[in-house]
Amino acid sequence: MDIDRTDFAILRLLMKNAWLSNKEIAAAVGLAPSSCHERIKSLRARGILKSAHAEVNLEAIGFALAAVLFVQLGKLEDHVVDEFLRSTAAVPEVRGVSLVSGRFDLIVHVAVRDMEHLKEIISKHFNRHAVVTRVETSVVFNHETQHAMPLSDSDAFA
Amino acid sequence: MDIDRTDFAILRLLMKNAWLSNKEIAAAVGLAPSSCHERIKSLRARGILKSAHAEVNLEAIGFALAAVLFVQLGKLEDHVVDEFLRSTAAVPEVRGVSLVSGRFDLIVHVAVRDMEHLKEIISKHFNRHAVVTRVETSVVFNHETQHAMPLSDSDAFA
DNA sequence: CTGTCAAACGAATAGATTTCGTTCGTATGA
DNA sequence: TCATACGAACGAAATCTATTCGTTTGACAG
Repeated sequence: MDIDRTDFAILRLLMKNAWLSNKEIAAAVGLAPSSCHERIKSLRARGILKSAHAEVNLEAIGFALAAVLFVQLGKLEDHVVDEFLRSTAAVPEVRGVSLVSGRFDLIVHVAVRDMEHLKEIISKHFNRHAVVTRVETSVVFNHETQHAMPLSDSDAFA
Repeated sequence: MDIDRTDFAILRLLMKNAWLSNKEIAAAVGLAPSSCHERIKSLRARGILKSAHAEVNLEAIGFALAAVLFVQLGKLEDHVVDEFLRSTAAVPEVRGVSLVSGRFDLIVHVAVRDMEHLKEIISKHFNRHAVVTRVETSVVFNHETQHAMPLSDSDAFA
């Protein structure tokens, strides 16, 4: 399950742009298309390269407001917490959920149309569950996701 | 800049799996490949469909620990804050940064190898900048990202 | 030196994308 | 009501790509 610098270069390219053709990737990493294809197949088979997802401009389709919810949960049984986690991740407006240690238990990122919509999500989903003891809400002014490998080029590799 | 239910279906499919072929998408939404191709080109041209990114299993390549940093900033000038934002997003281990209202100013998700690595990131990047007044750290036990449209199927559309 | 193994190569085939001329259906205005 | 204009979908042709597979290369161990 080790990765050499060629694999790494392929992953870096695909994280930046999953719509690159095999031919383009091959040229960029200095391999024949067939060899590059084998590499990518192997990365997928080994579970290193998992999937690809299109990024949609949510603001352009009416989801103009983003928020982060800091949720505290009561000391309930595991399966109750797990169930709430699953149901939270299934809320369409929820973009991501993290179960964390510390002051809060859940960090939830949401995309909504407006304040009214935000209020509705919080009251209908979070404040309605017994497991939730408190929700703090922050408006997101600016968000940036990094679609790159968590290693700089200069870091040694294989 | 409006979206009908066919566009919506295309976006939903591509968010779930950006590696679907045009032919497959066409079949799924009930269009000829050429028509579907026109739709996708239009969505890209209108800025609704932005890009696609491969998802890499970071745990499989040694980044076994995820954390969220809650950062408070001092009341400094805008350009200082902006500069810090940009430099934070450029840290390889940083997966996402949100500038938010409320108790904290920055919510930063990071992927690191281990606790040692986490400590290094915090002390080398965050605690070294004058603009940072405080950092609280939470370990991420579990994270789920939703790669779906923020609307349920039942919601009315065009 | 020699045998083995994994990776890369290149050519051939199968399959997909992309373009374009045409058709269909609808909405608009005479 | 009829004619026209417009946008969307279609189907076929051409181009380009993915994918497979037999062969070659290079590294390493015996």
